[in-house]
Amino acid sequence: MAANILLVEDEPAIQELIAANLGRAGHHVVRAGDAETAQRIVREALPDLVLLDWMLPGMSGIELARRLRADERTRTIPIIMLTARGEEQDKVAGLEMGADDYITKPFSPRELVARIKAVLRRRAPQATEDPVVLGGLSLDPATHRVAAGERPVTLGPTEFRLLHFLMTHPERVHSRAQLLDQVWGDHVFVEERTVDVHVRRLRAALEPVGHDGLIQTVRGSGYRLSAQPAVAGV
Amino acid sequence: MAANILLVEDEPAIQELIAANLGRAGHHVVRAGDAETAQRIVREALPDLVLLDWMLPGMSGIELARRLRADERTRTIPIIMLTARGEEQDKVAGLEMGADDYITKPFSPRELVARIKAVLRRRAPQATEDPVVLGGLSLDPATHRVAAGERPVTLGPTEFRLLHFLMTHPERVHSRAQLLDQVWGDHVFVEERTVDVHVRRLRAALEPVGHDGLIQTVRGSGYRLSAQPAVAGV
DNA sequence: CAGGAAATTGACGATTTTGTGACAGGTCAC
DNA sequence: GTGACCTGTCACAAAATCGTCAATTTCCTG
Repeated sequence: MAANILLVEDEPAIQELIAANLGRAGHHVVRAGDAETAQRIVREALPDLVLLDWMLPGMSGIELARRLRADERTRTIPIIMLTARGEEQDKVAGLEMGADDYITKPFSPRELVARIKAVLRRRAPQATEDPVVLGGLSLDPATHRVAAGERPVTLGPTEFRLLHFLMTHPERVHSRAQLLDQVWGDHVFVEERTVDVHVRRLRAALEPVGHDGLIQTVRGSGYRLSAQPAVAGV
Repeated sequence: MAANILLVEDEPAIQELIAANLGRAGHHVVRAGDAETAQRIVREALPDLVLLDWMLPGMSGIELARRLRADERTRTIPIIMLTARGEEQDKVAGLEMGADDYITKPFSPRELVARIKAVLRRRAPQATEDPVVLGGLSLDPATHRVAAGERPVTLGPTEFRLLHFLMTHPERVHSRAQLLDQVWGDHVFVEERTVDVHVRRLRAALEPVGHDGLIQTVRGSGYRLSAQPAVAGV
């Protein structure tokens, strides 16, 4: 959903306007005023998407697009080009150059956001959709259902993701920091204790269906999901 | 990956050439030499994809595209347009009209096949004409009718397509974005919340005939049609 | 066994997501 | 035209979920 976007636009007012709108939509925006700067930033930061004005001082947008498509590392980064009404040959050239979409100025912020979303959606890799079964517990990402045997288990979104991660990485201890990275996303700023609370909620949801010791606490390290019972001392 | 493809092309030699190549790639090809014929065939056969030459005698390709997009039954059928080099304004107009892709003559057979594959991949298999029955609810695409047992259910076109898609892909959770792609078509830009509204209308239409929990909300993910209850009461 | 760090727990306000009713345009058959 | 749909969007209401805190409890260490 949120993405790193490089905005290449020489007109400061328009740049500001677009950046503000994208920011409001939850995207992280990096700006460049000319193609050379843009090229450098792309190499360094590898953004998720490039918003490229066609009319630029110095190197043209079309040339930048060509170079990005020529470089192995930047080849797959989606490009949406911004064109003024009437520059039809540019649009076509841009699409032939490998732009993924174009949008004609003036455009509504909403349309821009929608197009970005659509392009990103097409590129997004399909998440693992395979059902996971482990010790009588089954979780199916496709149907978004969890069941202990026959009995369904109701979970909130975060609990669901947490359980999904734990079930796909069982028998292993995960620190709170790791869980925050994997389940919440590494850009989120939340307390580590929050993990505890969600683990507790998960346990509470699993307990009435007879899966008590499934999630084990490893004092000082983190949590572990294990089909094996937590051993005292062997 | 075999698909039913309608080829609209007035030049017999080119028509033959393309048809041969597509046939070799495992596709089933139906041909039309003009837009009027094409329109009729689309209505009858509902192909998986339309390959549309832009330069046609009589009704232009662009007009045909517009009509296909206007009819709710054919709205989501992907269109790839064939253009001659230099017809730049046509390409732009075509994409604005809702074509999914374009390809410039002359093109290599391999490129054509690749583009077709790409466009088809973006879309789940086109729903069939077969009636669907699920949990006492029956939907017949041919007659455009929905009934709960004996009682008929009245739906608007969008609601119908939405229900049709959900019934042909039951149990699975669909995000709003996916539903927009599949039901509205991925060239349409509408708010995601629009899906909510239509789901609500669909629920409202289904409720008086005793199909309450059929469409379930999966918080944070989307919607799911399921014969099974969302949660098991104690 | 005491001290203290680490983890559990219950509560709660804030935030996010979804449900709902209303409405302004647009289309189409008449 | 014109009246009966249909649609997409909005604003607001209702729900569900989230993150945090402080009070406890648990568990190790010495």
